[in-house]
Amino acid sequence: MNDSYHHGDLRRALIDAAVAAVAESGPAALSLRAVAKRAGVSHAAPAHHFGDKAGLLTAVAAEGFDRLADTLEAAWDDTGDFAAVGAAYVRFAIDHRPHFAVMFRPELLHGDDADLRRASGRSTDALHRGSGGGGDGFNPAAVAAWSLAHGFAELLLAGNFPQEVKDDPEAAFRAVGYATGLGLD
Amino acid sequence: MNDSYHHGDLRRALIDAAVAAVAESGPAALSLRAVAKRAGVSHAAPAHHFGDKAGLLTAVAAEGFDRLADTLEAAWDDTGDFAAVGAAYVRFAIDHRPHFAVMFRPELLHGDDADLRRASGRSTDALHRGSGGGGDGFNPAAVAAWSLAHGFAELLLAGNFPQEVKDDPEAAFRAVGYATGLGLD
DNA sequence: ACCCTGTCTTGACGGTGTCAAGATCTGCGC
DNA sequence: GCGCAGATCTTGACACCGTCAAGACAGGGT
Repeated sequence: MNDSYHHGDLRRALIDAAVAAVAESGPAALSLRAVAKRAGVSHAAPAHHFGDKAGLLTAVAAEGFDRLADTLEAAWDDTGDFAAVGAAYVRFAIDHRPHFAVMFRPELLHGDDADLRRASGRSTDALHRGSGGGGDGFNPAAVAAWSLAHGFAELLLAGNFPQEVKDDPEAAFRAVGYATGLGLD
Repeated sequence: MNDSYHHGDLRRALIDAAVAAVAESGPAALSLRAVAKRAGVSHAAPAHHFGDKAGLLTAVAAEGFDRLADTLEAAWDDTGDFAAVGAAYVRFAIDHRPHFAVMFRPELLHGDDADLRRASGRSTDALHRGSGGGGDGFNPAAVAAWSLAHGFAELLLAGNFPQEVKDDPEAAFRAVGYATGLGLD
């Protein structure tokens, strides 16, 4: 039911157009009509697939959480320590900036969307994988690693760090990790 | 030059109205016309004081950075360790949510505004006060503390933490601090 | 008295999200 | 083949929005 539209795959094309638009000028300046024009369809076409603007951004966020979960799981498989997973988190934020710019902004999304909850849950589970139980309880070490990586990524992308950090964010994040005890267990 | 308008102090009233509006529905949904109506003036009055929408949000952000700097300086004076300053940072984000929701979103602000830069610099300096030199170089411990507190606050406000954390954020943040080595120097 | 500057209003313009209605295509039973 | 039902997309309209230009208005210095 999801593919072979008149357009080919308009849903996919609209998500890609939205990602490109967010990459250029952020989620606040995103216009459904501009996205539609970018995809070569009429101004009301997006509403049919996503309901409203928040619906489109929700689809972008869900895609982002799925890719983030993939990234984190791969980091666990490859290395298996918090520091490497944190570095993968930071790299994801840099490499998928438009997705990241939308994923943690609930006021722009439909928080009850099933696909968003599923994908977000995958990410949370992947983050807690190194700390015993599932992602539902409060695990200080996991929350610490998540907060550290997330805060570093947000502050980096917002431009709050000195040039030395911007030049090599991964090395800086490694140094930040050493400044805490997170790499040591 | 800044007080005794026809209105009394319209600039202040508009900032307060903007903060209230952001508190209700976030910065993305903020409307200059709604802010003007809230303050009881015509729809174009805000433009005269702030230029445009980003100008109004810039004033809100600058006020936020000033208050944050005050908060952090008080925390240094009272206690003098990174953990307490981090806790003060988290409390600030909770207590001044509308300000915080705007302060780290450069795409909504005029990044070159003089007052914003001054206030933001005060906050950065206050954050680095416990780590030797000024706020311009890369100090891993300071960046770690900032990232941890900022990430914790963002994830908390975005609703990404379990209920146990939401119920008592400060206790949770203390536990997160213990999970790292940040409280130990 | 008079103008000048700062403050605010009025009116207009193009752009935006959303809704209702209609057009067009696709697959499927017959 | 054929026609119909439903999914897909377009068209047109509406209220709202940010921004700009022009004017109204007050107060102070000359």
